[in-house]
Amino acid sequence: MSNQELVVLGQIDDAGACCPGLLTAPLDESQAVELAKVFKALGDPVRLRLLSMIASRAGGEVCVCDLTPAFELSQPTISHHLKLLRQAGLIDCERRGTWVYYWLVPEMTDRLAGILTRPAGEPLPGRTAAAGAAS
Amino acid sequence: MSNQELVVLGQIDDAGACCPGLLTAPLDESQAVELAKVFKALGDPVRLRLLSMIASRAGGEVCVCDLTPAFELSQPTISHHLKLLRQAGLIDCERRGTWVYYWLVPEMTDRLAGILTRPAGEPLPGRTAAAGAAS
DNA sequence: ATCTTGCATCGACAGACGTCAATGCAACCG
DNA sequence: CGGTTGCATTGACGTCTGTCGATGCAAGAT
Repeated sequence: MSNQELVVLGQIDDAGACCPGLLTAPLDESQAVELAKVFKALGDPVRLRLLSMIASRAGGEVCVCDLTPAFELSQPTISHHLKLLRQAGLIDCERRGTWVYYWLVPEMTDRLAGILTRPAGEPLPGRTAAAGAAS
Repeated sequence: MSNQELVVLGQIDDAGACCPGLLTAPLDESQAVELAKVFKALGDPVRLRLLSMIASRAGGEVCVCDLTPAFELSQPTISHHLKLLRQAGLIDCERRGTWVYYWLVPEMTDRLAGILTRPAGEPLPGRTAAAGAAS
């Protein structure tokens, strides 16, 4: 139950400060396809709230039974969203007795943050707002 | 043409190191809805490649006429994806003569990176992989 | 003015997505 | 053993999304 996430963005464990960058070089198609799966998983309000509830939990783990009642959605729907987050590699889970616990996979959010971070010091000459009324 | 992005995540200009965090506190519903719009815009391979082509361009600007031939898609489809990226506040554009130029809005990617970054030093007690086989 | 080029918008359509009720399955309880 | 609880899976349904061809519109060229 814990080891069938998609293999996304290369192996998760191959670095920490790496990553093509998205903002520094044109993504090739296969990279874009893999990255899009993760961002798509984040592209739903329910999944974002689930992720933030899991990630911000003191102790690092949340039981599904604590997540479901926080939404006005059916239990299968919550289960479905959790599955998508897990397939994206953003969370993982484990059954303990009657209950199933979910936790964040911080390597994945770290990687996303890195991908969205432009190299410090780079001028990035494009107007940073305030321009645009030049015509 | 340059000022109709969605107002997302509060105003773009209200800080830089701020942001609720997503990983530190449970997102409320309205925050989640707004954030999801941006991640949804990133949840497509074509849009990711467009964004990276725009962001990594020396000079900071790209003409649509340079973007369209890079894909095996019709011109209206590329135009549609650019519109979604713009509505998400990730890029902006301006017409100059015959051509339309797009550029990155770095404030938005910065903000996303911040939202996905967990506060340094936080233990984040959840297993960071390597656990999970404890049962 | 007319033609041509660059890009956006429109209308249509197949496939993907979010949701639910029903069902299945695993684990504890009696 | 049968009953109950917690969660996942299935199948169905309406909506949203990605794509296209056709069309519209703005701006330069002739």
